[in-house]
Amino acid sequence: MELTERKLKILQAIIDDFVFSAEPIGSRTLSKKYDLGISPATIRNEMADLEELGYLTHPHTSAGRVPSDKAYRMYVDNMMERRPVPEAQQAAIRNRLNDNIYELNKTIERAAELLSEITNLTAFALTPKEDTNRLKYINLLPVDDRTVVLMIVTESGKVSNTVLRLKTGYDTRKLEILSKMLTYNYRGKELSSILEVDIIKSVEGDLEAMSHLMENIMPEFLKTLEGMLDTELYMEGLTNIFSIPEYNDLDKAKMFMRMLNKKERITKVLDERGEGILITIGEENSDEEMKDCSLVTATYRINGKLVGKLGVIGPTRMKYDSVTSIIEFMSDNLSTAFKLTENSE
Amino acid sequence: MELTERKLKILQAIIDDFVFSAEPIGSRTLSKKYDLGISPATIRNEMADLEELGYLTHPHTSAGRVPSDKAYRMYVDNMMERRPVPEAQQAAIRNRLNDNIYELNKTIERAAELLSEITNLTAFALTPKEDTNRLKYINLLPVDDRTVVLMIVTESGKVSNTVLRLKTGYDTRKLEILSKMLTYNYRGKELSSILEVDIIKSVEGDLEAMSHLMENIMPEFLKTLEGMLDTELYMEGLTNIFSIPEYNDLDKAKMFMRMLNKKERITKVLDERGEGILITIGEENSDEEMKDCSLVTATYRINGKLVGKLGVIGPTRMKYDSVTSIIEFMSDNLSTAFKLTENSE
DNA sequence: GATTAGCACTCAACATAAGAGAGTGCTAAC
DNA sequence: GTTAGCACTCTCTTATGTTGAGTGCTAATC
Repeated sequence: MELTERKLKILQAIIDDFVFSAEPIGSRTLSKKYDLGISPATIRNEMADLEELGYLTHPHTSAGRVPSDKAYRMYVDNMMERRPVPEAQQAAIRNRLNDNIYELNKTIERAAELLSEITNLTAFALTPKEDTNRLKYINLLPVDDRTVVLMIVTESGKVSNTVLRLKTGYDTRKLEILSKMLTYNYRGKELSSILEVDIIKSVEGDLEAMSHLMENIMPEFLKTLEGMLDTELYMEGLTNIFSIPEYNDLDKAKMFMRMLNKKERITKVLDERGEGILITIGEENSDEEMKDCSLVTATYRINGKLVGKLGVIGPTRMKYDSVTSIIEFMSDNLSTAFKLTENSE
Repeated sequence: MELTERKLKILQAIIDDFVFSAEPIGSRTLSKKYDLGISPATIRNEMADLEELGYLTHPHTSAGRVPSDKAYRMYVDNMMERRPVPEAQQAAIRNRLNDNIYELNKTIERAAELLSEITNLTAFALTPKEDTNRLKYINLLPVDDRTVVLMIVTESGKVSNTVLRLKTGYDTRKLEILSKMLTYNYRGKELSSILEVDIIKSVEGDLEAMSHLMENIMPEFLKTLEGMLDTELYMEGLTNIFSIPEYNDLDKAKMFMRMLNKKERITKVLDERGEGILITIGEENSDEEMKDCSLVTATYRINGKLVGKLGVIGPTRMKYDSVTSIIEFMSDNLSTAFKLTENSE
């Protein structure tokens, strides 16, 4: 059986209607609401065909039709028109996003917040992996006689600091030298490579003279580095699901919440996704618990290199067109904003 | 009418039963389950009295009795026995809490997490207000020709850093001098006092020589300081409410979630609470939306001075005895842990 | 005089039945 | 190929018992 022009038109009408109303739609209502130029009976026949082709399903015998995952896929691939983000909205987004671009994580968090507000879905943002990021700078700063702050700066501008409490007192002069030596040794090295044991060993040899201080500091230094490799997941708009009819059922809402609460899992799922705009619909999701959700994600870059993720999760019935456009717009915006931060203009 | 020994015994039984089962309890069931030595009819009479006194309510004519807020208050004040936290649990808490005490915020977040796990309620922790905290240290560190990191350290050991992007290039030497001058000017001053305009003006005069760099840095410096004054609210165990019968109703669950999502409001409520263990039950809460919840909070101290909050929120029907003990134990633990961090031992 | 048995009454919760409404699939006519 | 007509299906709503746990009152009992 073939997917005729007319079938497509009907399918589109059904998707449009269902995305709006969340109610199964029947032939009679469809013919009344949409000017298709054919009678309900004909629509019924076409609908039966569409169902046979896998584009529609039937909640029960005497209910209207509902688009299947396959229908949404078809819609997203062939029928959907990218609708440009309205000027006013663009301006609003730019405003709130580019406020204080220097605090990377805050900006990314803000992006998730904004995205959830606009789409009324649950939004998330993942900070980039920093494995290939190179170390620029290590600084040990005295606070008091037993406390120092360890500060690490990467080439991409990420800063991390930890307060260290030493077992014994220290000499400020030695601390300064140690900072310089560490910097000298590690500058330009990728964070992940520093964590490999052999490199550390080799450096420890060089620094033997200060072994006492080293002993105190080295473990924390490595811990901090490891911490810098971790990505951060920001999730916003969790309560939005309460205004989505799909989750009017307490049990479903529960499941959804619980699923989203497993942060490591979500992080993994997002992390494994490819670059660019990506839409996975219902059953297409590899994660079992997401099989009745859709995921729309995009990637943004920092200084054209490190890749973070931005996206929404919601019911398969979502406004793919506008959601996609907004996510695309926002991720592009992030990428350019973060480019300016790093490169001189 | 007087609150006789026997009435108290009945009230206690009702509270015990209701806290456990969440179901209204009738005279017959009560006499069967608890060995009170009197017949259902007598219990009925006593219950009627207790209701008249305001300790019990009636969901509807033919239902059992339910303790009122007043009953819980009576229970908490006069009937409840503090039950010590089990040894094993104490050890577990200490273990997880004292892991890496130097990252203050992480530790506090961990406390909230732990508390929600143990109580199966929604837990939160508020970091202390830093107004009276004194500045110790300001450092401007070069990153590249247009980027510097501004780092501020307080006497309590709080560190904050911001990446600044300057409009023009700078001289490393000048940056160093500026750091020293800023530190010299502000060391020992309370953060909040620095934000008062006159002080700033006076310093700006002194530093005129470096006005160019100042112009670039001063606004960000103040912003960062302001950021340091903000308290952070950690909330954990939101999904726990799904296993509480009170929130089996979707609408109620919604309301609760939405209420908890207003972070500024919660922060304000917590902030206004006094020191020590504090229990507010239902109607006792000043916040309109919390009038069918109970709040149990405690305060912890950092270096014996700054005060943060730790607590849970849940239905008025909660295990006040064990919840209170755990919160008390944890806040004490935090206070001593944070004392060791700051003072040399 | 306090306690208890007995009894009529109440009300939520559950089950059952009936009817409406929106839908389908099939057949036969256009 | 398209459509009208019709029997059928299934959810949803509303009405109507029925049950059971509970109450409050009264009168008998300890």
